[in-house]
Amino acid sequence: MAVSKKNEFTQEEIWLADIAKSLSHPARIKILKVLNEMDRCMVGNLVDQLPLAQATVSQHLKELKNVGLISGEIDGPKVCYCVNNKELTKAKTALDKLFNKIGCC
Amino acid sequence: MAVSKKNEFTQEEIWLADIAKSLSHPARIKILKVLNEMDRCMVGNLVDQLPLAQATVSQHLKELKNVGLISGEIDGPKVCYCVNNKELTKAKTALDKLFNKIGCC
DNA sequence: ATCGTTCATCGTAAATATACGATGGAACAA
DNA sequence: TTGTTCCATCGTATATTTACGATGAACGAT
Repeated sequence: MAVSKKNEFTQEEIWLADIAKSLSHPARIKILKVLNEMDRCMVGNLVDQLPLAQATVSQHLKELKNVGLISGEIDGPKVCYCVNNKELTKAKTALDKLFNKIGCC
Repeated sequence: MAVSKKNEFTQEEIWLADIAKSLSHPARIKILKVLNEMDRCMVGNLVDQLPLAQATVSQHLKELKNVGLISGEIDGPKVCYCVNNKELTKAKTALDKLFNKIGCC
């Protein structure tokens, strides 16, 4: 790729792209859905619901955590993940704004 | 990656992920903005507004066209791109639905 | 103290994405 | 025809993503 040009854009554009990137794999879409449908949200439960190995699921969780869409709490030997509503709302609002700005033609 | 597992998810999840992927680079976010701010939307205009080479801009345009968010019309030796409102609305609605479904904790 | 469970991280392989120069086709002008 | 402009595509280099097995740390139970 030679050198990435990503930081030659605005912070808002970069942030929106990062949020979109975190949603750009069906496994991560599904993880968000499952996290919300289940009472408990341990990694093992997610692994059961996904056609992926445990290591891969952990990797996807890390990406969602990095952009702040989910957070995880240590609970004994387990880790309980859940959706981070505050960041989710922020993302939704920003995407809405983008779509509204763009919409026309 | 060994073999991709993407098609072991639902069509809806795959489609949403593809839409998100098309928004996952700041250049493509900016392209959508510029397409809407300008009257004319030739590739040359976009290249002027972006810190990227013409070949790279064409590549980004192709990705947005592939998911249907924009369309291009040949206009003499030029090509005029514009946002595809119908698909944009469809994407916005689906993302809203996803965010509303997920939101809780 | 030892064992089993849970999960993050490391190492690695393969697939994709990003970026650009170069090339060539299509359309218009001279 | 010849030349010019506009843009898509090819070829290529490098970076990043995706996927997994293996390992080990942390904890609870025995």
